Amino acid sequence: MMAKVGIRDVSKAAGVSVTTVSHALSDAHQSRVNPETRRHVQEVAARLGYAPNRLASGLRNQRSYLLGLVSDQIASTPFAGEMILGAQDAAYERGWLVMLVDSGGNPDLEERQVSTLLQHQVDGIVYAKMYHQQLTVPGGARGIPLVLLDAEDLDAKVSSVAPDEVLAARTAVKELLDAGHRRIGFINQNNEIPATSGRLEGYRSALAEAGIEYDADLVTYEVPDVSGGRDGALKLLRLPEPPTGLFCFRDPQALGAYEAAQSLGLGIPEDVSVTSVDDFEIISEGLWPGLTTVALPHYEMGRWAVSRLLDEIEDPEKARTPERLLFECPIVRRGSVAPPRASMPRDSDRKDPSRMNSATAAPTEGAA
Amino acid sequence: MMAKVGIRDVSKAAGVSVTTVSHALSDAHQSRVNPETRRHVQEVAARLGYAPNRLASGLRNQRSYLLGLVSDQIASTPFAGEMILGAQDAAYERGWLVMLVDSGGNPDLEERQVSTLLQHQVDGIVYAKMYHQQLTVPGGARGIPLVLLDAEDLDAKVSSVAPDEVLAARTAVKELLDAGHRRIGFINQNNEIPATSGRLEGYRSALAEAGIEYDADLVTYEVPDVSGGRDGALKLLRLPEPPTGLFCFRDPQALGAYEAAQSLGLGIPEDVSVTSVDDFEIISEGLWPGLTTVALPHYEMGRWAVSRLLDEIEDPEKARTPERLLFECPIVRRGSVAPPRASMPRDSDRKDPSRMNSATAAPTEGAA
DNA sequence: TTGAAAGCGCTAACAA
DNA sequence: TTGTTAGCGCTTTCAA
Repeated sequence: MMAKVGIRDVSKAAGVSVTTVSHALSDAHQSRVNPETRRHVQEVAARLGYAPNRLASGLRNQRSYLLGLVSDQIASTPFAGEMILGAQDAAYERGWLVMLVDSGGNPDLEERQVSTLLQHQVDGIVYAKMYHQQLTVPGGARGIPLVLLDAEDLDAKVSSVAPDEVLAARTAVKELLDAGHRRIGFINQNNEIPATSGRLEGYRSALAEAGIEYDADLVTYEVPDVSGGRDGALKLLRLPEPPTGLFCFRDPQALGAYEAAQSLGLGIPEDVSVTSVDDFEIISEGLWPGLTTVALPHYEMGRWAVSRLLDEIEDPEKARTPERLLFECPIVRRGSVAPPRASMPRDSDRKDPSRMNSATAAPTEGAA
Repeated sequence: MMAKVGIRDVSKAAGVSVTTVSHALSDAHQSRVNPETRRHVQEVAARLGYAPNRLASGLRNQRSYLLGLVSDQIASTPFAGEMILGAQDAAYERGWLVMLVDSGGNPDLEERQVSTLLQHQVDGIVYAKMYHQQLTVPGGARGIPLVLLDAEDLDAKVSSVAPDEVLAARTAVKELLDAGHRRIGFINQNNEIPATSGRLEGYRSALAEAGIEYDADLVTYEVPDVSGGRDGALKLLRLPEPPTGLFCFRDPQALGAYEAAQSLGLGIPEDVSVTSVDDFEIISEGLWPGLTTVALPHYEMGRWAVSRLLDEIEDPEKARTPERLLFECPIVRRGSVAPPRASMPRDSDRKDPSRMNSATAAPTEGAA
């Protein structure tokens, strides 16, 4: 294996000093070098396959072009991949690389990981959480540019990005309202996190806006997985006056709701319409009919977090006015929403066919 | 913000030379320093919050303690998180950090990413693929320690780890055979990758071992997602002499098979048993009944890849004899397998109850 | 047992 | 326009 080629090799081969090589190869200092010399140097560098050692330049510049991504759960949430990818893409496009650590939720480990990142002189840190939460930035990470991902700073000192939970729920519930549903159940989840209260608020405000009174019997709090969805749907659909539409806290619950409806002999969407939040595609596209659900924009949030972080790194002034962004969440329409049976007495079946069409838009089946 | 504390600050505060500080703080050179001095230095260093600059030490040592993880698809596969986490854990435990890049399958971008990693002086590279495949290591990545993850080297020059596809399929099919099924359908997938032929081989060998002749009509090739599972199951279950057990290429197809069975009025597992490969928990645990499926050990593969890589970095001799590992895949039993109806004529229902028990082991419902 | 000093590969202030 | 050189923070050889 050939020895690594350094700047001195290039300078010798090109017959110029290392300074000239450095300047010729730098974007910022090109002007300090004769265009002809520059071309020559670049040519020689390319021929030798020279690439600057970023450890050395980082040491000299006090800039590593490294970012740390600190997470509490990479593996257990299927969305993490999207957030990470968004972060990595945004970083790479601007010349940075991201180093990943995952503490599995262990604060001690996390502290050591942050310290390791700092030893590597990362220029900034993205502090990511597996679900939207409020927190205080841990001490070890202060004093370095930092942005929160899927979290908010209780002290409002650092920038953050998270989904707009209220709006997400409003969107999902409005989809049911627009289809004509008046009696809409909400399978919420039973942990005290911002999403729980936020989505409840969105649910209530959408109803209020449609002039529908809030009925606590239509809201149930279940574990946020398939079995919770099953339990909640069973509970709601067995009510004396069951809802015709179900809004689920997240897609796995919707899967459970499908199973519950089926076990009760109810068809989706003819007998009960379902919307949800996540757009966890393996579920939302896999179900039959496809699930109409509000997508959480994880890739975009990851991108935004890194963009903002780099902005603050390159212009420290920006860090003085942190930005707290709540992302809008787009709805993805598939086949789980139709007008309610009750609102369509037999003799008026044809009165408003347009509504039916819009509510049961064709599923978008991607190529395999 | 306080200025960063360096080794000189410690040396001044402790009243010793930087050499002594360096030795006192190093694991390898402790002996070169008076135990008392050492304790003193360590104390001062801790008090000042000194942590060595790894850019500087890396430059000096020609070792960055950085690993590159090059992947073609982090986001689109929900398992990637597990592989990445396994890699990151193994690296961190041995003092390394991993930098992640994802090319989205774009070879040009990948080449530039690898070059960026090399500029950062990574000590080695894990080259990961989103699904098990055979490949040649790209030129830019040669000459540096490298291990393949979920892939195999056509030139057999570098170490690699991937699931044992044949064994995985054997395990899943044997589960059906052991429950008494003799007519077993295989919903394979329609891309030419090692898993396709490997699992077919496993399917055939399991049948052969049980003395069952291979019947090509029972194997169907479908897109590897929910719709493919639906199509395949429909096709097989509508055969004049339909299978009583279905082996699916992967979990999303199994979900489709569930839907197909349901639409045909067939119950799982009473009318048709299902096994699969993946253990994609949101599906396998979410389905009702839970899916009996063979787990692909992504976390472990990620760990192994990095362990092996570090072994080769620390002892370059090891790289001369690359290891090609095929991981065994454990089966996770849930509720989708029962003895076939046909093999249990009414008057012999009680003849072999133990078998029924083992086949329908209770689902392991984890806490939310 | 301790310290002085060279040097890892690069950038940039300063000099020519 | 180009070159000489100091120094980023650390480790380690060599000398004391």
